[in-house]
Amino acid sequence: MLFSTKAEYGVRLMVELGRQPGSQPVSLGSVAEAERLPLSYLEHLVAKLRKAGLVDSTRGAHGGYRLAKPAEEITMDAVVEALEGQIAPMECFHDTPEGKVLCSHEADGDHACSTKLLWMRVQGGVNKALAGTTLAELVEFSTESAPTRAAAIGSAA
Amino acid sequence: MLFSTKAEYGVRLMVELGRQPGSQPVSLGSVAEAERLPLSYLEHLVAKLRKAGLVDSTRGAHGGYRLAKPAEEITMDAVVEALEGQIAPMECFHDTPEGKVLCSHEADGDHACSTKLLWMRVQGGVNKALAGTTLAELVEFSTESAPTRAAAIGSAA
DNA sequence: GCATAACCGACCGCTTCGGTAGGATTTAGA
DNA sequence: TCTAAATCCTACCGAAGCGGTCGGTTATGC
Repeated sequence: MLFSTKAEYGVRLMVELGRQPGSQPVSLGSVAEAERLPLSYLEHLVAKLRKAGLVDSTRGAHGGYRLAKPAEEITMDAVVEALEGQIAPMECFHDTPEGKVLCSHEADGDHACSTKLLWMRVQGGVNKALAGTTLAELVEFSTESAPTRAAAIGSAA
Repeated sequence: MLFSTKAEYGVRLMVELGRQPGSQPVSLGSVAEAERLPLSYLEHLVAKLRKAGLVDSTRGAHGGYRLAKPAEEITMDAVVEALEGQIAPMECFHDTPEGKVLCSHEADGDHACSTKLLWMRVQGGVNKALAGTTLAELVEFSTESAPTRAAAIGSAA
């Protein structure tokens, strides 16, 4: 599997928050019940989302979580990266702060890294899919009717 | 990381085989030495490639491995899948023999799976990158000069 | 028959995954 | 002011996979 259930659960959590109409916070317990996921495990995941600035929290009674930004402005690359850590196809890949991509094999060798072309393409494909999908799309997708749903899938592939 | 070093090592092994000019087999030991990878670990990986029909082996002295098909006909989706197992973004995804994609959450729920749209797009992106890259491209890429290399990366993203 | 090399299966230390447990802290409302 | 509700935090646990090693068996060329 490319991603673990951390991404799955976390995205479902975000969608659930995105479904709420008002701006009043929704408790993690109700999210856990709605999605039938273990509450104590969700606590770990939502902590990562909060540290990444994707959700806001209010403590105490009647507290809970809400989206830190409108759903249209939240893209899935930020969500998945917050949950799974840096997304790279291979361990030798790491982004520099300037947005470049480095392959650690290239430093110590004279000839080119034979796999770099492949992993660059994979990373490009994944990035395009994640960055091109907003939370608002998923919220809408999960509530609309089945026939219209089929058409949506290809639109950012 | 999306993939483990099994894919990395396995692809390097395939590239190394693709580099050989003639059709005489090359021993795993020489591949291990050239790529500086542990021989006994490579044995496990090449076994998967052999079972997938990607390489042929000849036993005994002066034996070794060679590509089962010309490098132009070997695409990376087959190689990576042989090494890593079925490639799906999430555990609830599994391909049917007919080529369809199933999400196991859809069977037991009335409303749609809120993450399916996202994972479909991711899988599409990864598949396109893997299936659109041939072993021959990687062999060529790893031997050609640095300036021409930069242009190649985007061509199948 | 000997060196070479593919084959095979068991094992091992380590990390991550998915999840649980127990408590500390904050806050709204009675 | 007390209490219930909720976030927050740390530690722990079994299972599985990863990366790798080892010892042995089989097949083959010289």
